[in-house]
Formats: sequence, structure tokens, C-alpha cells
Amino acid sequence: MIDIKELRDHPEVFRASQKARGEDDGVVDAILEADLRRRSSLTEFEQLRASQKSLSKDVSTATGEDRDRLLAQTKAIAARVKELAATSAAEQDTLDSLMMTVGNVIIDGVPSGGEEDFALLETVGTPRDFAAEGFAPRDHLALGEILGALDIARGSKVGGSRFYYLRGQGVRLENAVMSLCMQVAREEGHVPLSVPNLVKEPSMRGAGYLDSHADEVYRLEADDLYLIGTSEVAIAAFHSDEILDLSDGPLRYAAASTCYRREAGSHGKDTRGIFRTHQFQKTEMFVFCRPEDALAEHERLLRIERRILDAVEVPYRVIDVAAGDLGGPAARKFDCEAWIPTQEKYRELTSTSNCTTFQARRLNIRERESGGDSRGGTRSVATLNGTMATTRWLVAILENHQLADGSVRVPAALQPFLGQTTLVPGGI
RNA sequence: GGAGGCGUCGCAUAGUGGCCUAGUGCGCCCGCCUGCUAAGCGGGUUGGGGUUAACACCCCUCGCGAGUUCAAAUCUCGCCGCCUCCGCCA
Repeated sequence: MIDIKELRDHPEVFRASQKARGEDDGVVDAILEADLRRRSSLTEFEQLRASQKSLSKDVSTATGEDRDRLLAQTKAIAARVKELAATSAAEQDTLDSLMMTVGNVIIDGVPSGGEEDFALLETVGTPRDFAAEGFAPRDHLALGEILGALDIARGSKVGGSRFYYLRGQGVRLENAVMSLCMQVAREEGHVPLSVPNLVKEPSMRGAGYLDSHADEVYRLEADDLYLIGTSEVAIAAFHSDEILDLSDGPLRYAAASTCYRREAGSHGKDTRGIFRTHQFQKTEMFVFCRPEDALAEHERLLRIERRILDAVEVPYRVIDVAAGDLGGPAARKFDCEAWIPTQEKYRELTSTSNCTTFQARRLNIRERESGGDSRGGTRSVATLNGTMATTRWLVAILENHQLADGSVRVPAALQPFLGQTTLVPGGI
């Protein structure tokens, strides 16, 4: 949710942001108008309500004819007060619905345009030259089958398309990656959380996933609960309706969870293997901080993501995602994309978003304005999130570290967690 | 799934239709007093919104939402959460 006061004071900033996203900027004027209507109907209601209250108080002390006369007066007002309350509530709803359609204000420097208009920030490492090594790389599914690590056929038998079984070394590799993440999280001062994988509607809505992403979300009809598509939802809502004390610095968390996605809009896309699935594991970082610290925290999350990518020794690049490709809550997003040898492309492995105060405003997460002083007001905090690793990482690790016979070298950083230097056919 | 209890300011509690402009204690903030600290004394202390140049004033907020009433923390209905017990269960 955007800040109505900011929009009132600086509508041009919001128009520019909408344009950069490729969205309608006329909504800004519609909001200004709705805001005016809301405030005038509210004032009208409040004035009549005030006289109703004072008359009502007089009734309690009056007697006889005075009392009858006052009762007649105040009875007449009561109906009108009810009408005005309804009108003003309706104007508030109109404004809220309009406000909900506006995404977060894009941060200066974010490239305009759509998916293809990202800015390349840096490329790290060099893709292997398999031709020079004398063999054609196998894709992760072929490798997973050779290693007995991955079973897609049985996954779809049991769960349908886009489901899979990890098995043996595959399970242990995934666990190793997640364990590395939790170790790094702890070293970086992120408190581990284990979170609800099912959440109620306000949490899902507050995190911003029931607007443009609504089709992507699994909903359990019988219980009116939603399966999280990322632990970001559950961590963001962890502090909902709270006033935080950030005087000792940002609150930083990390959670590993299963993630559930319908992948409704991606039929026929990435259908082979486990690149895009309905269910996967992810370890996620999340930060609650003061708005003025958000930029630095975003850089920090990107640094941590790169630290883990470096540790698994895959070539990758960092991009600044274009405005039109950002989700509603994000003001800026950096993706890290790893080189996938058999696709001969860089594909997303991590994503870190600075949601500034947008998500926190919806979830009602604030801090005291003048630290400690009880007479200070409150203000919205900033929230940021970033991927540490996902099951998809196995794709990049298997393909980039494969050997000619189908075995796979284990990156040094993962060896302590796996207890072996190579994944081999027949291993468990 | 069934039965019962509970939900009031950061915490603890008072409040069963108008005297509630929600009281009190603790905590916290400011000040006074004071070798220092503690104690004591005085004041302040939910959150959101609106009007205003400002000082101020007004409206909403007693888990949430409807309703009854001139008037609701208080009465009615629905929902949510927590606790206790029973039943069922991967």
C-alpha cells in the first residue's frame, strides 16, 4: 500500500513511477479526487456525529417536556448520522481499492521497461567449455537419474505434473545447500525462524500476493487458508500489527520452508526436470529496518546472496530488474542468475527485493518515531527479502559440476555437509 | 467434533446502558527534591483519522464485524484468538 500523504504532496513522483512500470498514471488523479471526496464526507459525518453526542448527553440529564423535545431532535439526527457514516465508509472503500492498484514507488536508477530491459550489473565466473573438455554436458534430469537422485516419473504419478521425488544423494545435496544457508544466515546475524506454511488471508494479502499473483497461490477452500509461495509471506506477517523497537538496528531473520506455487501462467514453460515445480524448498532472508537504512540493507542482502553463490562455485550474473518486471511491493529488485550449461542461458537462482514501506504499511508494522519518548508518533518500517537458496540450485550445481561419466563434483563449501567430494552413480 | 471459561492502555486489573472525557497499580518519559543512588512529590503516557498557518479542537478505537437504542466497554447475533476438559486422529 502506498502512502496517501506522500501521494497528496508529490503526485508527480507517483505518476513517474507508474509510467516506469508501464502502468496507468491516470489513477493518481483518480486517487486525489477520491481522497477529496472521502475527506469531505468524513468531515460532514464527524460534525453531525459530534452534535448527536452532545444532544444525547443532554437527554440523560433532562426531564419532562425538555426530555421529550430533545429525544425527538436526536432521534431525527440518528438516522442521518447512520447514512453519513455509510457514505463516508463507502468513500473510504473507493479510495482504498484505487490505492491497492498502485505498486510501490520505483527507486531512482531502476531501468524502465519490461522483462528484457534489465540492467546487467556484473558477471562472475566463466562458463565451462565442455567441447574443450571433450564431452557434451547432460542436463540436470539426466544427471539426477544417473545418480539415483531425482525421480520425475514417480513424482507425476503421485502428485501430477511439476512434482518430483528427490532421492538419496539428491536429498542430501538439497539438505547440504540449505544447511550452508542456515550457517551463513547465523554468521550474518539473521535469526532462524520456522514458519507456518499455511497462512490466513490477511497475511497473504498483506505481503502483496493476492493482487497480481493471485492465480499463483494455492488456497484451501475448506479452511480458507493459503499455502505460502515463499516464507517471505510468513516472516513479513510475523510482526504484523506491531510497533517494533529498531533502536538496536534492523530485525533480521532467515527461514527455510517448503514453497507452493500453482504456476498457472507458465504452462509448457520449463517442463523438464525440477527447474519449475509446484513445490520446492527455499531458505529466505528477511529484514525489518528503518526506511533510511533500506538501501544499505538491500546491498547487504545482495552481498550475502553472492557469498553463497560464490561458495557453490557456479558462474552467475547480477541484474537490476526493470520497473515493469517488479512485483507490486518491490521498489527495486536484484536477481542473481546462474549459468545453466544445457540451456546456454543465465537463469534466476536468487532474488532480493526492497519493498521500502509498502509491505509494512499493509501489514501495519511500525516503529516509534522519536526513540523511547512516549510522546513521539509512529511510522512505517521498511521490509526487504532475499533468497538464500532453493531446490532449483540443484539444477545449477549438478550441471555446472558434472564430470564426463555422469558423476558430479561437490563444491568444497558443501563437502562438510555432504561428507563426500563427489556424487557418484549408485551412491545413496 | 462437543462442553465450559476468557479477550479493557506496554503489563496487571476496575468497570453489567447516560455520573466513562475508561479509573487504579506497575512500567516508561519529563520535572521537583536530593552528597550519589533509591525513596518521595507533581505532570505526562493506546493507536488511527479529520479540520487548522498555528495554538487547539473534533471523530473513531475496550479482540473483529453486524445489530438494538436518542445513547453501547456494558445488551443481542456472527466471527476470530487463547485456556481447560471430553471425543477423534496420520
